[in-house]
Amino acid sequence: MTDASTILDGLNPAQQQAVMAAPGPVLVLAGPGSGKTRVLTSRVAYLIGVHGVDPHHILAVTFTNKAAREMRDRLDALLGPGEAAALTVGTFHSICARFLRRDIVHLGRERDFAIYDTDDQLRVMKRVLRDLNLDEKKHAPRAIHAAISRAKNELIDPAAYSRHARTYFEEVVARCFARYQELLRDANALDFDDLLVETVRLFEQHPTVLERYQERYAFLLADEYQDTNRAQYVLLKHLASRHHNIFVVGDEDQSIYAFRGADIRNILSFERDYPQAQVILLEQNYRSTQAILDVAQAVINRSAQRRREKRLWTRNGKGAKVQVIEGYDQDEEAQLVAGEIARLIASGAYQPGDIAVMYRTNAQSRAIEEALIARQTPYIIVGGTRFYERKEIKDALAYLRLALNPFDDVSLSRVLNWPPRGIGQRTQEDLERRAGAASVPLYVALQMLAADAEAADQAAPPAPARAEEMSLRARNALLGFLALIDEAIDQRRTLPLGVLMDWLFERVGFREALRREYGDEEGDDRWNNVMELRNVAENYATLPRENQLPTFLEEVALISDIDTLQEGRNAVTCITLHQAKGLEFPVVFLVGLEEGLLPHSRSTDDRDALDEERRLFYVGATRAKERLYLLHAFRRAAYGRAEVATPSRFLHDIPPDLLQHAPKRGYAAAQQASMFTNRAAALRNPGRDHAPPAAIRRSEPDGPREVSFFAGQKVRHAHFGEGIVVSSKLVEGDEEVTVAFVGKGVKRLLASFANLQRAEE
DNA sequence: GTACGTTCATTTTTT
DNA sequence: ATGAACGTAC
Repeated sequence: MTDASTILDGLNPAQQQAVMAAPGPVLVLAGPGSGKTRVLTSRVAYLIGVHGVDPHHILAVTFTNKAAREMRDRLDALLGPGEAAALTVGTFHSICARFLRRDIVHLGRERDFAIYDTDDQLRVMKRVLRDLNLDEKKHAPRAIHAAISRAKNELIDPAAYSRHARTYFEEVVARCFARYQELLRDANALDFDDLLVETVRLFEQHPTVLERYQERYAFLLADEYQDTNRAQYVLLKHLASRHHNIFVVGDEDQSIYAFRGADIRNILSFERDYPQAQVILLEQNYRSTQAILDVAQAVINRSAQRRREKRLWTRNGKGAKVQVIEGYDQDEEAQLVAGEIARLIASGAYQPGDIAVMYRTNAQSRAIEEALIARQTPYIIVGGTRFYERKEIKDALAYLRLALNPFDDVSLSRVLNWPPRGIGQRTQEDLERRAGAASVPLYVALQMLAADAEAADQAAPPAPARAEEMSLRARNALLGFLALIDEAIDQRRTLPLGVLMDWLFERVGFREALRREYGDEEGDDRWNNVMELRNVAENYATLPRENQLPTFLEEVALISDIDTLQEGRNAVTCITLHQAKGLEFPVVFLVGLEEGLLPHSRSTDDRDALDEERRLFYVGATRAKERLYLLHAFRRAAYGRAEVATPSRFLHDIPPDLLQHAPKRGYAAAQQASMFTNRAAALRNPGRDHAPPAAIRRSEPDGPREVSFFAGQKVRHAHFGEGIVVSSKLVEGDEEVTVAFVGKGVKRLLASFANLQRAEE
């Protein structure tokens, strides 16, 4: 038993009140930087250490796996290592996956289900469209899938959806929905949404199972309650309906996941759901300076929706003014960020790890990344192409998934002909047709083929009399693949995970295939990724052998990029606003504050969506502890084309005296560029006073040692006429100059051949 | 059956 | 700008 004072130490009265609240429903409305995560953890520690609750009876839902891990670490510090080991903590999805792995048999399904990620889901969706003879061009798979996902998050099943379908689109979705679920079921797979939906179904159809969970998890806690969707809400409600010991923490102003079904009403109606609920407000902010809070609140206070007003305050003092900086285009914007970062680091006041750059869309990370590379500033990009979405990783996982669940059609068709083994599109379609005709998974179709083949061999003269003839070659290729899968299934039963992987990759010829496909260099890079996956497997070596593979696959499917973000790398963090939730940094740069980007163009004509963009800004701004920079660009490239950008309306919502505007360095370049008719040149030319490309530092043994052309120079070419240098770099002992010619477009030329004349300065 | 080149559409955010 | 989907050539 732990002393209460250790747990309550350093908490303010409101926080203590929350931590010590009597068991029963508790709603903690907590502003950003109010220590809500700390309160949540302390509450768990308090239940265990002071109330003497067995950790085995506590279920804590966090928003990310990373938060779950951090909670565990902090509990170890508060209670002593291992004291809280029996605690259940994780995201909704991972917790549901656990529940289902134990109890999905009650729903008449097999235990070793696959979990389909976005990519897998889309593949199923395309198969659905093919099955239903719908044209992919006319019915965007993504749109239909999004509609299905939305329905699932609201616990609407195909039948109910079909009943309420009104428009043609909804009719189509209804038919796709039904088929989609059929295919998932046949493949013994669940998609992300199913994890929640099926758990709810489990509870609703099997009261005795629900009771068991209610007894087991007598104490419930949930973080980021404002971001729960209908399914998650119902799930918690079921679990809590016996003991009512539910402690939720959230902030309606930080609700930014409506697009995946989060329903702000869940938090607004908590008091109606649990009339005895205690409500605690945490309004003191410990994170940010007043200057930062003022800016954040100025934007959120303009929301169209009515909100429960919180009065955020801080003792942190006024702090530095929030700076607004305009760049000419996204590249200059990025350069200004990188330059300011370099200045902050050089001043000695900050380290790279203290700094974050945040943006609305992942695509924006690229310019930032390039600018940071040019400055040789260490950085990490959170998100983008995730490790587990790389092709070679997904292929490796597909084999492993098949070893556990051969009915997994998505995985099977993924590696059916990878590495190439002579099974082309035609043969694959043939196999799919057979599977479809018998309504069985592809694996079973393969088995049927094998049985046929055996029968045919026994009928002495090999007369291909059957109607469904398939070339012997194709058949043998398919049977070879079947043998491979069956071997894998066999090996899986006896080998520990790591050894299984070694065996599998060897048997498949994984490394050779990668080298053949991508060349030695990239092939080895990709193979190293696979080896990294192999290393991850070591973390599961201590589990009972039969649990290693399923647990590994489950966690790998549900991991998010933020989960692997490690502190201590001391690098600038580049991250989307969504992923930044829950994090904090001394210095934050918010880039792309333009109409169409923040707020995003997809949200500008809907009031609720626009409010959510506001909250997104709010979340981003309140990540900053000491310094906040708001950047926007004069021109922004979208779809390769650049358009003039309007500064975000959010900037206008901030009283001018709260902001400090930096001089507009980009305009000179803009004016210069606008003199030329060639649009591309105008858009890409950052102006002559900028540093030449970094490549100039790279010296080559022969040829020029540095570039002799610079962006912005006027040049003349015998054939193309007048132009403007866009960029120049050294390539293999020569200088490659990119020039935008008036009326002739952008050309890449080698200086040694092109005979470019420098025009008059 | 595969490899390559062309066209085209495409981008919000995530478990 | 990048990638997927299609068509043509081996």
